[in-house]
Formats: sequence, C-alpha cells, structure tokens
Amino acid sequence: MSNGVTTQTLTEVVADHLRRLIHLGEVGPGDRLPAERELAEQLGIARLSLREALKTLQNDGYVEVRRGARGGTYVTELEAPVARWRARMRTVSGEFDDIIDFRIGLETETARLAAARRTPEDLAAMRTTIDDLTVAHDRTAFRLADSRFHASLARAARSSRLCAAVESTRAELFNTHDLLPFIDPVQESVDDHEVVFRAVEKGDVDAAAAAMRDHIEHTRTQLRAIVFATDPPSPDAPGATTVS
Amino acid sequence: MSNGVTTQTLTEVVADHLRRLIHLGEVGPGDRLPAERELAEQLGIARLSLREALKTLQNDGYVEVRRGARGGTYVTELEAPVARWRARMRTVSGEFDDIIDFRIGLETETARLAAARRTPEDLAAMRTTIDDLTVAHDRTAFRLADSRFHASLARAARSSRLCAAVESTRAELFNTHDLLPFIDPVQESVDDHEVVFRAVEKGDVDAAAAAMRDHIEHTRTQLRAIVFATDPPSPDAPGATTVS
DNA sequence: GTGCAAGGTACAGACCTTGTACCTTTGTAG
DNA sequence: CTACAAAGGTACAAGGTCTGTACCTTGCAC
Repeated sequence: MSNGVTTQTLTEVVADHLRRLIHLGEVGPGDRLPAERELAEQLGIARLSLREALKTLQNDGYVEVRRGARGGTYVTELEAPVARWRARMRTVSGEFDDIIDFRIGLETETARLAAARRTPEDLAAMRTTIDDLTVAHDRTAFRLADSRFHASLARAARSSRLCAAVESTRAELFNTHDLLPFIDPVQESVDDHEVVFRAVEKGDVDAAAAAMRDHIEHTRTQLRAIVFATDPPSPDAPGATTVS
Repeated sequence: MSNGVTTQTLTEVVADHLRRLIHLGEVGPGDRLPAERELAEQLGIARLSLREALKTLQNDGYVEVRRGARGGTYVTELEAPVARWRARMRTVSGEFDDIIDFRIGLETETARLAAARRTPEDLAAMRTTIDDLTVAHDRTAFRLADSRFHASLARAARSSRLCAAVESTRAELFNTHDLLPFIDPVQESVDDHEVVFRAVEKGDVDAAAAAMRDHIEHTRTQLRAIVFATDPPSPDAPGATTVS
C-alpha cells in the first residue's frame, strides 16, 4: 500500500531548527548563540540533546564552539555550507527551479491576499522592514530585513499556513547575499520590494501578485548566475557528490 | 530566541500517515487495511508500533478492528471524524479559510505550470482521472478520482514541492462528498475539472490558473455551506469542544 | 593565580522501539 | 461439529533515545 515511515531524533529536529534560524538570518556570521544550558531550557530539551545537535552543525561547518570564559557557540562565515548547497543545487537536477517555482506559488498568493487584507498597522510594519533594507550596511542586516519583509507581508495576508510555508521555503535557500560580495543586486532588490509594497498599499491585488512574481524571477536569475557560474567562487567542493 | 521543539513518536507518525490515506480516499469506508503483520512490514516498523497507531485511529473512530478469520482493520463510515472536523472548522476561527486560501495559492500555480509544461502523457493521465470522475458511482470512487486528478495535474507541473504540498493540504480537508449525501455538487465539480483540463491542454497558463481558482472557490462555497449550516447533519458531537 | 562563565563528560532512570514467541477468537471447509 | 487457518491480543527482553543531575576542564579578566 505504501512505503516506509520514520521518526526524526530530537537531535535532528533541533539541528534543523537551528540551521533554519541561520538560513533565515535570525542569527548571522559572528553571532553567538545563547549558552548551552540556557538555550536548552529555552527549547525545552535536555542539554545533551542540544549538544548533539550543535555537534552536527559544527561538523557541517555552521558553527564553531569555543571553551572557557567568552566561550560559546559562534556562527561561522558559512563558507562550507554555502559551497555544499551550491554543489547540491548544481547536482540535483531540477531542485533549484523546484524551490523557486514553489516560492512563486506561495508568495504571489501571499502578496495578493496582503493587498486585499492589509491594515494600516500591516503597512507600517512593512514600511519599517523596507527602511531597514535600505539602510542595511552588511549582508546579515540585509538578509534579516529581507526575511522580515516577506514575513510581514505574510502576516498581512492573514494566512498562517502561507506564513509558515513562506518561511520554510525561504529557509531552503541561502540568501543571495551570502553568496556574493555585498554589491549591485542589492539596489534592484530594494526597488522590487518597494514596488510590491506600493501595490499592496494601493490594494491592487493583481499588481501585487505580478510585482512579487517579477521579484522572485529576478531572484531566480541572480541565484542561477551564481549557482551555475563556470567560474566558481567555490572554496571547498569541486563539483562532485559532496551532497549529504 | 525561540520556543519549544519536540519529536513525534513513531505511533503518531504512523497514525498521521494512515489518517492521511483515508482523507485522501486511497482507502475508503468499508475497505480493509492489510493484516497487521503485513502492513507493519510494508511500513518498515514493528508490529507493536503499528498496533498503537491503529488503536489511536480506532479511538478516533476512523477504523474498527475485528478478530478471528475475516478479521482485520476496517475503515468506518467516518461519521465521528467528520463531525469532529466540522466542529473544529466552526470553532477554530479562520482555520477553514486559511486552508482554502493556501490551496488556492498552491493549486493555481500548479495549474499554471501544468499548462506550460504538460506532455501528451500528462494530458492522457489527467483525461483518465476525469473519466473516472464522470463515471464514479459512489463517494469513495469520486473522492479518489478527484484526488488523483489534482495529483496528476501536480505531476504535470513538474514540481515535487508543489506536488507534496497539494497532497498534504488536500488531506487536511474532508472531501465534500464525505459530508453530504451523494448529490448535485458532483456535476458542478466534474465541469470545473473539465474546464481546468481544457485550459491546460491548450497551454493557456492564465486561463488554467483562473479556472483552478474558480474551482476552489466553488469548493469553498460548498464546504462553507455544509460546515456552517445551522441545521446540522451532526450524528455525534453537538457543537461543543470535541476538538482534539 | 584566583574566580568564574562557559563548554566537556558521566551515569542512572524513564520511555520508546524492536524482534520474537505464544495465546485467543472466529469463519469455514470437510 | 470439528479442525484448521487467518486474523488480532499479549508478554517480554534487549537496545536505543531523552532527561536530570552532578562534577571536571578550559581560558579570559582582574
């Protein structure tokens, strides 16, 4: 009738959770995570379970752990994970476009609903994230503001499922700005967000959906150029099957 | 920084898996599941784990278990789960529209991509499911054909994420045809599918998306009437907090 | 060089999952 | 009406996972 089912271990769940926070930019390179005991309590798990998850992230090159006073768990520059992600996008056929197509489905509808349902408070929240985006002076700040913009849009759409799915899907992509030196794509991206915002503000559902589609297609183009560049900035994997 | 994380037990995962098969119509009222030993092997789990999951489904009124020769696990008429689902949709504010909105986002994009990418084989597969739909003579057959239509569309869209998400979301709704005696909504539904199919066949992406949107809005209307009817066909729960 | 705030390690108890063996119920063939 | 076979029902021991608790080690700051 059907095939296998399995459970994840707590360690895996926690590792995924933390990885997602990093991918979404909630914590970025150089940041320190809370102390183990504290974080374990926040997550409602035993310290050992957390430690195992951190071990995984350490092996994957997401964090490094230092002992002693001023010790703790610090997010790395993410070179290794980015290289592995890039190798995977090149290797696994269709994966890249699959994610982008999915995002388009989710986010165009989100934009549409947001345009129909947004309150003045929603608009204010979105405005703030766009302002943050404009003044962002480094990758981490930019990425975080970007995530927050899409999240505030999803909140304005009043759809918890869209909200959750948008976030999950964003977490599957490293943001452009982790892959490139912090340069020109930025202005285009800021403009895109502005266009979406204006349409949502006006309450023009079709324009909002169209603007969002354009924005994500721009992202597709940018990312594709980086992922499939023949001149690779790859610090690690050659092109082989480093896929986990 | 964030809140709790947990794992599911195998029992929960298996129960969800089986519940989903029932919701999707892969097995319907009166059907018998494979014998415990056999099913456990298919799923790659111990018999005890499966038994615990079946116990859950039994308590929830999805299946009944009979002993002896000709014994086994049989899917019920689903009255209790449907009543509980209905109570929940009435009670949890916004849940109902949340699910429908999400479906619209997923399935309009699916239709759009399917129209752009479908091969002759895809069209043939879709045609088959529509034919099944037309000649379906009972709830179960209808529901299964309906699920299959949407699945074949998602396959034509060549997007594994959309495919998976469409299926998951469909599993969150009991199909209309479990909620009503088998009557008039059917013809409208068949026509809707036909319209979507024609647009996909023609390769008209906008028409396909629009047709799908209309179809799901029709479903919303139908379902809403049933869920929020003041004259309840409720065989079980009054209207109270039977929500699990 | 002492204090202290981290991470590192160890261990026992509770719970989950598995594999295996055996018992009970019940329809039906002979 | 008896015996068989095909199901579910029960029991148990071994191994894995998660938790709580206690204690050790490292290395910065004063």
